[in-house]
Amino acid sequence: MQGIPKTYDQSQEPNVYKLWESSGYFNPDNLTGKPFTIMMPPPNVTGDLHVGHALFLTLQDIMIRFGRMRGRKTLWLPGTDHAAIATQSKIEADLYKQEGKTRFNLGREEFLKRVEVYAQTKHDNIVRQIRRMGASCDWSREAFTLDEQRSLAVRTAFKKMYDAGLIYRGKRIVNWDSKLKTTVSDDEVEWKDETASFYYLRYGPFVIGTARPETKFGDKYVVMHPKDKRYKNYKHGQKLEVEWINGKVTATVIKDETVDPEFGTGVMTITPWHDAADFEIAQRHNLDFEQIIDDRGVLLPIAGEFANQHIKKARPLIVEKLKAKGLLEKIDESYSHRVATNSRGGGLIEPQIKEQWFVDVTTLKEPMLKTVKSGKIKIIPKRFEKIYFHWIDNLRDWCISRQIWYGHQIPVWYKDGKTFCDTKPPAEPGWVQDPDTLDTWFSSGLWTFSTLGWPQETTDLKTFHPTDVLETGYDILFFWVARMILMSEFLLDDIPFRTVYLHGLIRDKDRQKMSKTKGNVIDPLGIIDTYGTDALRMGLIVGNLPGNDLPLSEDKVRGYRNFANKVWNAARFVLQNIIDLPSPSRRGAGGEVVMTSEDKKILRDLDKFTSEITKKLEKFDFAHAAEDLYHYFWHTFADKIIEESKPKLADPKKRASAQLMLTTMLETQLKLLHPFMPFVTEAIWQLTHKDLLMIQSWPTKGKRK
RNA sequence: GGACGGUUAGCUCAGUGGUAGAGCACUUCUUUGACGUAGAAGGGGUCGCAGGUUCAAAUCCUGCACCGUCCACCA
Repeated sequence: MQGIPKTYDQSQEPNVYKLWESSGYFNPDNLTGKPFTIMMPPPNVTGDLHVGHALFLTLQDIMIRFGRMRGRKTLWLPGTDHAAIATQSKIEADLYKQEGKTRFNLGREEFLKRVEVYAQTKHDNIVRQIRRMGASCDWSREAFTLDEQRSLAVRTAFKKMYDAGLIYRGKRIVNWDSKLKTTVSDDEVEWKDETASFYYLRYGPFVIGTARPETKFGDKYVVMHPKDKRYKNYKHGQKLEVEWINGKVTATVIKDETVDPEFGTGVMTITPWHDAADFEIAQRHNLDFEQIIDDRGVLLPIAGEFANQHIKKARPLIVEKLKAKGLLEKIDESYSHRVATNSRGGGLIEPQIKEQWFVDVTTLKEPMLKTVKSGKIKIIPKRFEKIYFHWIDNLRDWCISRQIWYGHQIPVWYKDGKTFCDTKPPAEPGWVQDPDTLDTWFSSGLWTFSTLGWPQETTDLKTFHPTDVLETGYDILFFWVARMILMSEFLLDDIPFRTVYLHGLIRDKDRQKMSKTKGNVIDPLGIIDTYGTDALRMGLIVGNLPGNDLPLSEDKVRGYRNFANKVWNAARFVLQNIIDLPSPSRRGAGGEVVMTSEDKKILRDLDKFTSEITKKLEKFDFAHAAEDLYHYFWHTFADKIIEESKPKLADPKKRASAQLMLTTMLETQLKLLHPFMPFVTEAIWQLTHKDLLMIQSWPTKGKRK
């Protein structure tokens, strides 16, 4: 015992992890009991792990280790996400920066090779980092959203939805990223505030306002509210000759209730091809659609002398011409509005009318609502349920086709105007597969069951689905959680999980949101090297309530490094002082330890404390459980109970009782602390035990061993 | 324009009706046989503002302010 170092050495953590992993107990096949399952949110293979990942790994590992110790057949299935658009945009950016090339210069095959090399490198690093966090997940079942098994699941899901009429191809207005040259879904659009110039233009007898004069070439409808008295003399359908940018056009008056009479002059012209709201007005009144800007942001022949110019360059010239023609009434320089951008590392969104694949969500809304409203799925914290309902109310058909190359290619083939959808290509020659790929969230939506071997009816699927807990950030409630519910309800007619635990975002010290694309991520591995994994885990858990953001401070982590050392030294004290206590098997037959009433009371309090911790863990209240454990160990056990045990140990009449009390206190607390601080607790346990703390039974009242 | 969250000690946050709490930071002391990554003691808050309910409000109600987030077809 003299050999135990005075300071806890966290550099032994990787060895402890090897011990766990080689034991086989990460794999539920080696466990018994009622299944308990969590699917790990697969990190994107776009970068390294950041502290947000460290947080979810910690939270899920706490639940998993707690479950395992309580005798559950525990499965935590790890994996990674190909993150189609995020990964592709990263590679494209690198390619352009390093070689001045675009993906089109390389070609589809060569480009994909590069992406795969990159993804593999990142994957290997991520997996190493997940291990370093102490995650007790089953590596034998690891999955990737783009591997063979998951690809089959994706094609199968697509076909089933296609056959059910839930997936259709339609020509509609979509969000076009003219930089990445692909569509993105409504949810991926990020609106950014911007101050711009707002132009008031003369349009015949009217004055219309626009922030985008370069889209106005084809405007031949002038729209106003039917009840606007200022324009009561103009009739719906009435035609007027007006002088416009490139000469005379015939304008048609349209009365539509969506026009806000309070805004500007109460009159507007519309550009149905490049504006979602205008598109709807045009649809309602059966108007013409004309494309003005191409996929690259270049003006088409309709722009006359401005054709073939990029909109950025053309705008000032167009304004100049309008001014020269006397059509420019005035300019409001401080007009604030929002511009749409692609949140996944792309560029400005330019609405376009395009033929794309969509998921018809109208019939799927009902089950999505019902599962949560009925309480079959519980969201923690509860306030997010309302946000979820509101999102579903506003949900429109989900555009799932992307014009990028990295991802699941759409399982549809064309030939002579015929369409064929299946999980395999048609046997006869001559069919050409749709070149588009699927939204990455389409494959993520299948995650709870694609990971278990679906569409095959595997034992794993029967055993572990629906999963118990889905733990993730509130920022992907819509992207991911909602889509999983949608997919699982339709394809399996079952919920994907019972409880959704939403954690907040870890922010940097300036409270800035960390994100993969912003590049302000903090490397948790650096923190681990200095303070140890247990310290980081505690720093991320204490004070972290579901749904609330948490700024990360190094001071806090340092405090828990000190706590790990405190645990180590308290253990050292106990172990050094119980050497002459007979082991449980050799007690009895005259060797029974008679507990003093004082020590009995301490153990009764321990029982009470244990059940409080258990209750908090059952309620997903990890922050308070961790805080309580910290206080109890340090300020009750170390400061008081250990100090008061010193004279008892010196008293031959009380010594054995104190020894038994101390070792019981220590072992129970090691078990309670283990889900939170697995490394230091296991390292201490290993000093005197041949088996693993990881699979000890969770302490319960009266069954203390 | 809607909705939600926050506003408590220098900092980060707990605390949902009954004499203000924790961690870190700060002050003083302890030269140490478990640990100085420690121990003991201590200072520090009119709990955003204004009303109201109550014997009693940080805690419930109303309004306001500021910060933050989400949603929404203001051309």
